Amino acid sequence: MLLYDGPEGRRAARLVEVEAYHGTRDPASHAFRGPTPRTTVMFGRPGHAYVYLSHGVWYCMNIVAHESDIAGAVLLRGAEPLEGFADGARLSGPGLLGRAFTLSIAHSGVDLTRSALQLRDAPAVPPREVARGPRIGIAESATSARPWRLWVRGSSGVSR
DNA sequence: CGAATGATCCGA
DNA sequence: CGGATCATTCGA
Repeated sequence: MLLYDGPEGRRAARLVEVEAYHGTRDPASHAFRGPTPRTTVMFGRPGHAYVYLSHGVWYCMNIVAHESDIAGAVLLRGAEPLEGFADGARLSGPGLLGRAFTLSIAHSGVDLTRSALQLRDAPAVPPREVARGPRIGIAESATSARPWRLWVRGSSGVSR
């Protein structure tokens, strides 16, 4: 689950949909062309957040998941509200999730084990409730044979 | 389906 | 410096 003690109070959500990106080995990854000012955090330590602006509007969050040279990361795509959100808030989709947590570029690079923004353990999801498939919005060549999108079957926090 | 939003990257 | 890109979302 994701926890944020931010300016608007404490917010928590259960992560139910993610996608994996294999850093420098994955053409769909922002890290594919090597480190740039925006993507250097992906070449740093695992457990830190990589936040970027998508389509001029949406702040999307990744968790750095590999040691430096690989620069792999996990994109958070969907969650179920647990605490601190308005009734009926939708966290289904990476942009909506970022907006619900009032994320911005300032959150890129924070240590998710020590900051106001934290990744916390949550009860394990039974394997039969976990579905997997191709990533969304990625060119066929990049995503073929890589079912790196994982989600909790039937959750309202999963994007379409 | 298509528009709209803006930081970022690359090539020139 | 300019044009293309981008892992998006919403509303007809």
